[in-house]
Amino acid sequence: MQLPSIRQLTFLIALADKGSFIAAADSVFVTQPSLSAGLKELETILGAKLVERGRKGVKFTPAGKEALSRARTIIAAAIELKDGVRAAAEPLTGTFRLGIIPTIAPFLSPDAVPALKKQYPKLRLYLREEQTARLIEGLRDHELDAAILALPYEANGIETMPLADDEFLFIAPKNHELAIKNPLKPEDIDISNILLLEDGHCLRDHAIKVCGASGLGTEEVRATSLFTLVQMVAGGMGVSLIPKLAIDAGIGLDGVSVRHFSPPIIGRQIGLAWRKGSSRISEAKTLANVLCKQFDKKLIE
Amino acid sequence: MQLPSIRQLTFLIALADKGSFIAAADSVFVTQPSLSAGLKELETILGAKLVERGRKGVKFTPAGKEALSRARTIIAAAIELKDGVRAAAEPLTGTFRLGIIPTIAPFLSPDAVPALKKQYPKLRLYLREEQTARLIEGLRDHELDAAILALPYEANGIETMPLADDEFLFIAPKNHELAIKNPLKPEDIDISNILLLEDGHCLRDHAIKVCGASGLGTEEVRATSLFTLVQMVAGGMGVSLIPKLAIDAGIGLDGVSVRHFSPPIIGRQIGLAWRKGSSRISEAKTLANVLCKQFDKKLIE
DNA sequence: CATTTCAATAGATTTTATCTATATAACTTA
DNA sequence: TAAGTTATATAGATAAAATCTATTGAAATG
Repeated sequence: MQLPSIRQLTFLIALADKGSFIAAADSVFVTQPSLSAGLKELETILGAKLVERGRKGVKFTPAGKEALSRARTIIAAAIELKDGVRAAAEPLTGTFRLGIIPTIAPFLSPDAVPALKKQYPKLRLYLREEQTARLIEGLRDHELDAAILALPYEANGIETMPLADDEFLFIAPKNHELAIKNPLKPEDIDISNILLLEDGHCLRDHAIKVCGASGLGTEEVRATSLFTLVQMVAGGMGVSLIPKLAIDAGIGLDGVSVRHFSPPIIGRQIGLAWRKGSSRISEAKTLANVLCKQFDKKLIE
Repeated sequence: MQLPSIRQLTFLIALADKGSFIAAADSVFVTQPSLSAGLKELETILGAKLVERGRKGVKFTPAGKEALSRARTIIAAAIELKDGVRAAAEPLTGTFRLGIIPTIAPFLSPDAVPALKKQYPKLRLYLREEQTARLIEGLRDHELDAAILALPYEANGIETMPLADDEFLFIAPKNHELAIKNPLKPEDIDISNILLLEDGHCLRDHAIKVCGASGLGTEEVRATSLFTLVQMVAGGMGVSLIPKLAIDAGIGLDGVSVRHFSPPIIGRQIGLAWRKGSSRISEAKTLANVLCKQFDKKLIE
């Protein structure tokens, strides 16, 4: 069976993007008759008229729109194939762009990045610290090769795998009543007294979920990072949750009491995310393995 | 940027499938030197060695495996493009293969098929009545273009959309104690007395879920269809659930009492499923719309 | 109604793909 | 170990295709 060629599909896409044969021909560096012939051939192969050649721009038929949409995914796949082969041929060389959420990045990178550099000397690791939504955007726009964030995260075209579990601990000002209560349950926390990160941090959402979703309307102060959050707690402004990862990484805990909650353990799952079909999936997973060990060093003391 | 050609990718796939240059060349109807040259060109374009030419068969490098896997999806997509264009050019002509689960098929087809035939005279609708698992297989193997089944159904590479809701009604022998109880709740049903379809029917699983999952070990009799199920109930062997769809379609109800459960309404959602990337998605959705109206005629009396 | 604009066509030319024939390399076997 | 066998690579010729230039045709514009 005669299949359309990659070249013909690029012609079709160029035509759709430019709106005219001449402009499209220019954009793919051929003459107009070449492009005309290529598209005619494509229509013959597919057995259907794809574009109506009107005087004011071309108009795609339903068949043409169908072909166009599928052509775009095929061309994208062909590009990914090429990139994927390069990545498979010499894995973990060149630039790898990794996004990390702000409640993990400061506590992970100092240890993990040198470890990676050591293991993969040719790797140029570029890190971007942003909130989950931005990271997903970055993956979609091919600006990131992978991202580290909190699971579960469901999104179209994004795939994930778990890396490690991160327990939430309770922090309060020294001498706070809950600093000695036993057993300590998330429900014990006075909701009006809890300090949270500003909007957009997934850790904020986790904390809200853990402490009961409702009735949390009136907080006026929100921290911009876990560092300031701890300082605010130390300053007596309230209590909060903090991931064990941050503590193990040595976040300053002067002036606060830190306590585990009574079982069951509450926490978040840290995971790796990548764009489906990405050319660097296997590299991402290799990196994930190294990072995973890095986590374990911290999380299992 | 120079992309690999469709032809080169078919060469690579043929080589993987046949294991030698000569056999692969045969299978794509070119001579061995042509295939050799094509693959060499592909390796140049991708900038990596894809296969090790050993004496006993060829061996794919990691880069080659990466390329191969992606090449297969690209070729599959190219075929789907071609089919999709044909379908878009003259929708709902030719053969359309639709699978339907057994607890829907008998009650839907008599009305729906003539309606579809009338609306799309050129359509040759081929129907296959099988349980959900088989239908999904059929979709995956390209033996079916779409399927009607009960949602939710999650499966890799399968997409769905809802068509209609189908209420479950209670049936019991005439004069059964539950035939007059008010209000009537699913929990009221004596679990040891309930009749179910044989294994594999999703309706069986739905019924089990509705009446409480546990403690349902000892049923000895299982019906092979809703028709026999009703007859067994009429024969005093027990009680059961039956979808409203079947009743509206005129399943014989002599000798049984039929009752709605007290709110909330329990039931199943009927939906359409298709293979992701299928060339006939839009046709399937068009069909679904017609079928949906067909459902509505029945379900909203 | 001439002019402009854009796509289609014709014919020449270049490039690419494929073929036949042969060389080369790695293993087998006598 | 030398001849035979099998599999891929290479060379050169040939066929097929893609592309180019030049031109035509058709629709819109002033």
